[in-house]
Amino acid sequence: MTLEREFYARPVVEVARDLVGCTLAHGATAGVIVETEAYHESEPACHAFAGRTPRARVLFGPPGTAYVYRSYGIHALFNAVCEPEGVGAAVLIRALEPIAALDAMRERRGLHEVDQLCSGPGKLTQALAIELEHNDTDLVSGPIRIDPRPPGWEDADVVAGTRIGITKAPELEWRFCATGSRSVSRPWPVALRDAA
DNA sequence: CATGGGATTGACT
DNA sequence: GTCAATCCCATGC
Repeated sequence: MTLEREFYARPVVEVARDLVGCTLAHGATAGVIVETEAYHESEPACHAFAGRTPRARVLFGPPGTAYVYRSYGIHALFNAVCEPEGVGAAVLIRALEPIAALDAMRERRGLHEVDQLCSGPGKLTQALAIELEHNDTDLVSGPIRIDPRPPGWEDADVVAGTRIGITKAPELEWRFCATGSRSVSRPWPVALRDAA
């Protein structure tokens, strides 16, 4: 049932859009992916832009691998490596809608409100206990798993917008969100605000 | 080896 | 709206 390696070995922008509505799970905790962003070696916001540095090495490896790095010295951010091996690219998972083991998420986050458990890239790694040690683990056979859209999410609509929190290449519309989800991190894309 | 910045979050004015 | 926390790593000397 888990997504296979071929799913990730495609253009990273396509994978980012297709991952919305799929589920991300680690241990007992799981959620539906409602927000993603694509990063590719050809544009300067991507860590692979500088080439095969020690940090970016994983991005050039086999598709379907986890890339986890520390942001602002505090948060672990989770990505899925994409494109064929040799091309540096990954999809950042920015938000989930929690569906399993919510009490474990609440304990790790120190919060009760469901909409705040995984509504940001640093929040969801804390809620799912994803840390730097999971960098370079396999998404096809490893501890972190991504599965296809579950019942009720087959027809979810996806809207595109510009990426968040970056200073380079801010004009690319490589951010994808599920319409109608309350777990998307702010600010919402223009298309989502109009729909609401 | 020293330095500077960042794909964020939470607390505060 | 502003701002600090905190650490890995890319870069430059």
